Amino acid sequence: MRIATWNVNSLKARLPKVTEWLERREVDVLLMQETKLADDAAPELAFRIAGYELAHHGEGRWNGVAIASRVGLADVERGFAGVPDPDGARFVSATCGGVRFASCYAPNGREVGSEFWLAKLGWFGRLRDWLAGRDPAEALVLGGDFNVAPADLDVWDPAAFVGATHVTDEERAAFDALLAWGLVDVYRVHHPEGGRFSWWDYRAGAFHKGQGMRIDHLLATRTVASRVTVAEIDRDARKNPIPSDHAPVLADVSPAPLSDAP
DNA sequence: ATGTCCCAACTTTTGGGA
Repeated sequence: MRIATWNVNSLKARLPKVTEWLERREVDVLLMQETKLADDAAPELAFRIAGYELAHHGEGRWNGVAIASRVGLADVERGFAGVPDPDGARFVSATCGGVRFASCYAPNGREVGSEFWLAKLGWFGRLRDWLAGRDPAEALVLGGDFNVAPADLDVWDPAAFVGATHVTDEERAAFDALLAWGLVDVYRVHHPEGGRFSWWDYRAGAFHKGQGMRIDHLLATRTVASRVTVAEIDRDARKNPIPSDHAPVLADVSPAPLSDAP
């Protein structure tokens, strides 16, 4: 099973690029963020034609998350079940091909110490609470734009990020708490080297200068992570024409042993 | 280089967000 996460920065603007990419890369499950669509505007038909079911959770202008799957899509849960989300539509989960998936879009935080930054930490707390209601032994994948660079080797120049969001101890602690629960940063396991990024600012030629951050992640419980054979970032998808400012992160998951089958 | 892209709206230009 090939899985991926991609902050598409408007699914309306990116739709042809996304469906073409899904088919070209033969992706089974794609977790999307920043669709910037309301649910009734979600392009379900275009995904159907491409062979995918679509679960969407969005309010319109901002945020919005979705899951596209060609290996089944069941038990869709929008938001953290039963918990109000004051930060907009940033979480949706569903079961695809025997694995529970969640598409996650953490708040940006804007400025360290601002109300928005505190709200970002609050969102991570609610995500942690959601995890607490689940079993770390289950087959679970959280993918998305977490707006956190987990380590200094995940930013192009640590000195340029002093005092900035995405790299503070508090944000990294919130991210590490997910790992402490039992999730594995799948890309990191397969790429211990630094300088691999998933986001580059549109401005100032940042992409071509290599000035990026690794803030998009595939986090999997050990039962899934142990079956990941390869993980990559598709930098080509960040190139013209009309790119998102994020590149997709992909992983291949080999089938579970028959002894694990129900 | 306060540099781009995307959205909505009191829409053809501006403001908000990333």
